[in-house]
Amino acid sequence: MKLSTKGRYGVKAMFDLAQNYGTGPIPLNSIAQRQNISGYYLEQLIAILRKAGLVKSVRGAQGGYILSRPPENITIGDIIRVLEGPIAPVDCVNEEEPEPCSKWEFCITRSIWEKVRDSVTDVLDSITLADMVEEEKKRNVNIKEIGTTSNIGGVNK
Amino acid sequence: MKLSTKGRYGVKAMFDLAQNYGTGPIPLNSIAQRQNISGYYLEQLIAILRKAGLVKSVRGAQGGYILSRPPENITIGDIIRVLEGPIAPVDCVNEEEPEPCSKWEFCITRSIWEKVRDSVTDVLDSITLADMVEEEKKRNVNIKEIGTTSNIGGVNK
DNA sequence: CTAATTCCTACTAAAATAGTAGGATATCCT
DNA sequence: AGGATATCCTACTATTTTAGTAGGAATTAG
Repeated sequence: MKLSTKGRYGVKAMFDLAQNYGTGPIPLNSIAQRQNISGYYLEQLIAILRKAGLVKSVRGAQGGYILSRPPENITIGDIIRVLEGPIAPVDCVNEEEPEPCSKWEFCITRSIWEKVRDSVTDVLDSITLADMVEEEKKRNVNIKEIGTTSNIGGVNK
Repeated sequence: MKLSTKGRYGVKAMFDLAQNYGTGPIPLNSIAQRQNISGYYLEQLIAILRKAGLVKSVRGAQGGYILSRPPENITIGDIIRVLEGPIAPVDCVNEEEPEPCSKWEFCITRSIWEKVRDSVTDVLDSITLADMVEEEKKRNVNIKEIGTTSNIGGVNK
């Protein structure tokens, strides 16, 4: 039940693009640095996002990547589906083309996996990149107010 | 975001034991046959479940496995945690010992994974083996009432 | 004693994961 | 025009995980 780095890095990269939305194309290496991801690896991930139509690319100097829709129109579910495939704890409840097993309609475990799938998609489809940017802004305000004390007891490895 | 066969098979096997609860020890090979799982492989999985205290074993002839608690006291979450490890889409929101990353408290993606984790655990912890047995009984009644026509349009590979 | 059954350990093929790497191509800027 | 900055595309690789297979020792009912 783990997400791979594809999904994790993908969401981080898309969030980075959302934060910089409106300021022209963002070069991949700057994203990779800010988000602490291997540039080579991120290249492959963003290629998937581009082919799926979630980001647009601008080639050449001063080029980079741009969200192809405004942040409020891209959900975390959109990103995860593209990078990790259809959301489903097991293949027989795959959103797109559920893979039939023997005794399909008699399997009780199946109904459980459907419930899990639905609860996950509910969460992922309800959060947009704009929501994340908004929350991040709020958080920064709080940190300024509270100051450095906010890190008391915090982890800083 | 997929479950491995460990979790899937484990739930099936535990459900099988729940259906046969009260009728003495159930030999592993009969479970494997009914649930269509490799016996050799299931042996390893049930060893994990036994060490975790979810099933008891009876060795020797006429031996087998028994749920160590009544079906109403075992949830799907219990089983999944034992076989797949703590429920978490990413390690930094691990239920047991979250693995800290750099800039822990500043990561917005983290709050998303927490929401996903919570919605999954809510579902898995709310379903017991007894619930499954109950639902299965209901279903069998329906099938008897409707008869063979219930499979019209059904998959039967 | 024997058949049934759990228990324990080791082995393995195939796939997925998480990168690394190199060169071709395109475009801005001077 | 030419160099610097980028994307684009493909191939390679080490490590880990997955999903088993296998063999034999230990235990117990009948």
